[in-house]
Amino acid sequence: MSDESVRVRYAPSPTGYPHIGNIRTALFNWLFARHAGGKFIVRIEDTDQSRKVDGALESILNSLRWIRVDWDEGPEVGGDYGPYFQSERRDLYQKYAQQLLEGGHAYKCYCSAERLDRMRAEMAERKESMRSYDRHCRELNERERVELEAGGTSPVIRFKMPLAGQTTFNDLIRGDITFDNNELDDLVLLKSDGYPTYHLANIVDDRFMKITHVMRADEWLSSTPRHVLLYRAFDWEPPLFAHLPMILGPDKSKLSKRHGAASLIEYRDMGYLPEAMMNYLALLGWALDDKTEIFSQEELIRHFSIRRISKTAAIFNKDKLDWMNGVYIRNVVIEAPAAKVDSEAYTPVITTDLIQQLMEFLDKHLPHEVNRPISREYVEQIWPLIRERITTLREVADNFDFFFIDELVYETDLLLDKKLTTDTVVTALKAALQSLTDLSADWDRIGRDAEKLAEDAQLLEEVLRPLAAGLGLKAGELFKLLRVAVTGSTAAPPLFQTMAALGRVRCMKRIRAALGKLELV
RNA sequence: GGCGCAUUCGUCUAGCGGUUUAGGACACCUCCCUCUCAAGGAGGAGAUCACGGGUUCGAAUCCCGUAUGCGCUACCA
Repeated sequence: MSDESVRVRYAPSPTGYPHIGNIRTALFNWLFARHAGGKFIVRIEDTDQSRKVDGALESILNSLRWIRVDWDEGPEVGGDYGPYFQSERRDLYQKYAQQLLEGGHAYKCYCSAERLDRMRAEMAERKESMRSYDRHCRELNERERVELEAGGTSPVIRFKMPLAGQTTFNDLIRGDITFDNNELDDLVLLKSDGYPTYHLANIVDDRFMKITHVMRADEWLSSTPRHVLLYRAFDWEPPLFAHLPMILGPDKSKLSKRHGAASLIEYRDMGYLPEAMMNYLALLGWALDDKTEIFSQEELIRHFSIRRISKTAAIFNKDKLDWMNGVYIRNVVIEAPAAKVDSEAYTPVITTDLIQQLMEFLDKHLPHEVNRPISREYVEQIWPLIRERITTLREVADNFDFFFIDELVYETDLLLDKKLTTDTVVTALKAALQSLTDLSADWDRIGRDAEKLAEDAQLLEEVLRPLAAGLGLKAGELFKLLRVAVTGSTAAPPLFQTMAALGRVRCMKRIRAALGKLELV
């Protein structure tokens, strides 16, 4: 299905860091556009001067860039339908507000905030069905208007909502939806500071940016009849609507800071991969079938369709994200083999430099005493040992620091075992130390490649496994001692490969350190 | 309060009138593999399809009510 005329937009307002729900909306729009071969536009809705937040624009753009959602028109790239900041299109909105005024579809309202507050308070007290505005200024006569105008208050322009009838529109996800017009109030189109409200601006912009499909969060559903009526007042054909299910926190409420990480960028900083994030987000409210979970970006684009978007709000499930990130980390194919593109096997594909990303985390989170720059060659060597044991890149610096630091810090108790006497432990470690000393000097050669590393590991096993028997220990018992001595932990990658990667000098030094600790017992 | 939308395992979901003893995934449990931890493999437990009425030979699937949840109800988006 290719339709180059498709034009969709992501229209965030720069009021803070975009959270997962915002970016999921952007993603769905983007997937839809890319699938259709249409255009994806980013438009900044900065019409509320008081809510503007410094740095928000950059964080929106950075979030999109991070998960690799690119835009055809918008900030930084421009386009034929700009400007793409609503604050730069005020003349347009004023012109069309004026047109509505002249056509009898809108009116000026001089009510003060105080009067509005009072009115609402009274309504609430009388338990009347809440209406946001009592239409006080809708039927002013000429004399009253002149008087108010002379009073110097700058008016807002309100839409003259039809008082009767119904408005029905079709939602691509939910079907036909009908509202009674008398439920709709005379919303403000143009604020007294000359800026438009969302309602006016989004209609005018979607019209002039030739937007064909409006895909936005569910919370906009109730505003849609007002928008449809506005289109009608202008005598414009409305675009197609699709209201996306919301993403909720674990307590089923709207996602916010209270739920821990809410902004997308925080996930980048925690060590999630953008490819995994896109994959996970795509599955929040959309599914291809009853089994496929792992999709490359290309596969997502190829299969995405509005028809398969679900109606119900989804709860963000970090456990599943963790799992998926792990799948990407350990199964990643750095470059998609050409032959696989059309195959039915869904394979995680990462187009970015994973090791480079890891290097950045290590540089940032490893203790200061670790020398910089960290060797990429070394990281590539140990990568196979850690990739199966992490769910995020950030964890490497925390759980595998023994690959990098000099002095291991751990409780001496870890070396002791209920079944073994301290003497036995000391004897075993000394014997192991001797074995390593006796080992061929080849071990520890500089510039070891993966093959050499495997050889070293095998060599170590050939020496150390028989040693256990000689000491009257089970292999596992000896290995545990060495593991603690060499990594400072009872849980680590396979012993011999770890020792091979660490190198003879460090291993022997650490075993001596362990013996030193035991002497103090 | 009013209006709107939604309601399948704890969570994400498949299902679009009979192929369903409701399928998959995450998480959980057991076993296998194993030098630990993971990963992987094999199993298991887990959903009276919110509830109540219809329609139909037959309903998770269609209709109506109720309940619950969420959203909107600003000179915010």
